[in-house]
Amino acid sequence: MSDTVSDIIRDKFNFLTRAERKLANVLLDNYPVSGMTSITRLAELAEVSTPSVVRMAQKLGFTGFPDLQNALRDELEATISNPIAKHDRWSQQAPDTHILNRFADAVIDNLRQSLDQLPPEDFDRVSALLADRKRAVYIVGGRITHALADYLFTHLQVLRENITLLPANSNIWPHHVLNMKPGDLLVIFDIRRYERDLINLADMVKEQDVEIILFTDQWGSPVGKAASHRFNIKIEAPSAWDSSVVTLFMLEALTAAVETRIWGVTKSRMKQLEALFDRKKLFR
Amino acid sequence: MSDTVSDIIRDKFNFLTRAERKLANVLLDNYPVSGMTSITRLAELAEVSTPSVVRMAQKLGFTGFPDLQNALRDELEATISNPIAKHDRWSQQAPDTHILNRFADAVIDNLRQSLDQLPPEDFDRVSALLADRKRAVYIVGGRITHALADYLFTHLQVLRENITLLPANSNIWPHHVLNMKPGDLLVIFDIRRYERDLINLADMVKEQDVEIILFTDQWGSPVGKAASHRFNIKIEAPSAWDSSVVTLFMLEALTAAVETRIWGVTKSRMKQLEALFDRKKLFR
DNA sequence: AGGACTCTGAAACAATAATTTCAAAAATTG
DNA sequence: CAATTTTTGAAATTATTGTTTCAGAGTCCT
Repeated sequence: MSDTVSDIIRDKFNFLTRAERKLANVLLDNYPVSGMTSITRLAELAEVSTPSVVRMAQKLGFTGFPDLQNALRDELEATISNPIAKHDRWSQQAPDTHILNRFADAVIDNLRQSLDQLPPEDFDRVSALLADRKRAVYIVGGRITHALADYLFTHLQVLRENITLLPANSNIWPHHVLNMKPGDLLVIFDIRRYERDLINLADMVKEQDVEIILFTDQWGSPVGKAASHRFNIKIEAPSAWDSSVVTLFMLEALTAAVETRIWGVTKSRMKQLEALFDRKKLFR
Repeated sequence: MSDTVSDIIRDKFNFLTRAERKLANVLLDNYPVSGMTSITRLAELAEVSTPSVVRMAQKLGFTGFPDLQNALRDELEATISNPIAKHDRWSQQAPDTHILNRFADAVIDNLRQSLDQLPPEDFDRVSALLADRKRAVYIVGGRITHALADYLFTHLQVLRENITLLPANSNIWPHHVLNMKPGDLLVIFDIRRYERDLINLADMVKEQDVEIILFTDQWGSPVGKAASHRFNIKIEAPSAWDSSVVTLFMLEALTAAVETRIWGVTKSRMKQLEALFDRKKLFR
């Protein structure tokens, strides 16, 4: 028998144009109810014109919009009359024992618990510190978390000046410590299999009145003693490794918070950056 | 909110006329989908005239048939919609307008939609490819996604041999391309502000029969044309940047899947790695 | 940078849906 | 059983939806 409308959309998604993709997203978003309005309202919802809706319907193999809508209604009828609770699964096509669904469950649980444990004032205080442009910011990660440090660095660097990513090789760290001034910030990532080098570094900079912001797991790295701000993140996953998803979530949320605090600066920096990229393009 | 349409109908059933009762029965029969057609077809279905439908809608307290139909659609939406999407607050202590809660909503929505669009067979096929130790794996990212590439590299490298992370500098890429054999895998990260270098690279390796696995956003990088496997990930966030959280989720889930496929190999590699770390400790 | 191509939405048009009118059919009543 | 009231649907009318056309915007390619 034939595919569902959502199957068809996904199938042909890559052949759809920009306006059609907007539409596809709206249709799939609250599927299939979002397709049950008039063509006019659907077009408005997707911010495209009604002709685009018609064209898309035809591209998907229907004679017109009403035809597509009928197909949706028929599917809906079949779904509704079938009492299986489809929505307790993340990926509806996969069994709930599939790794995708198990992982999603774990991550959501991690997120919920991590947020529950985090007083928003702490979060706000850290975002305020990072937004204070008088303080230089240093970032350092461990073996696994280095990628996270890198990610934070790349983003903060656009937001404001004076951001430094310490290299993976701990031999060079003292050179950077030399530069740090009182009031500067050191963001440390240290997640289980805590690394001795990081503790040494933390102790060292603490003596220079550098404030430490620590990202660690629910058990807490020993660096915590030296840190003035700490994010304890739940990192459990159905895998031999820990999950960094929630940590990344925190980094992005933090970046967004800093961004709104110093939007004026950030905006002009982003513009400059765009200009520089454009010039680089011209060179080749 | 007040009563549902079906409540109202049952309430007033005794005051309905003969034609109206026919209608009521049709509406309640396949509730609420049967009410989602045009007034004409509904009238035909109930074997009454269209004016009867209008009169009934007004008798039930609606301004007309479209008004009733909207009410039905709203109910349907509330029933169908995913309970997880309705999570009111993530961080209980913060107001739901706090960036943490807004970000959490966005990320969950991204996750749900990305999973919805991903056929699990595709996922399984990719994990099987990555678990095939005869194939060398190359990984490359762009400006922002480099950290993700790095993260995947760090993890895969423990799982199996023959993993290479291409450097950020695209000048050196040809040297690596030289090494690639037919059947090898190239994992490409390319998220909006698609990078021309990556397209060139993709075209180049495609000619050598290297299979490309692409991680991109919901709009789809132009690399997609050359890719044999593609993950379209929704990346919207309440920020000037896109969110990489769901992409990282996919990487971790994929890593976990590969890990279970070749657990024998991975286990012994992890043991060896532990031993090496221990010896390194002894050196200092 | 310019030409060929594709994509898009405003506007005109066609089709259909929804409402109103009204006369006839059914039900109710004395 | 006729007079009255209520209910009903055919037909006319109005409102809205859905489709087509077409010119200009945008993109791609050399």
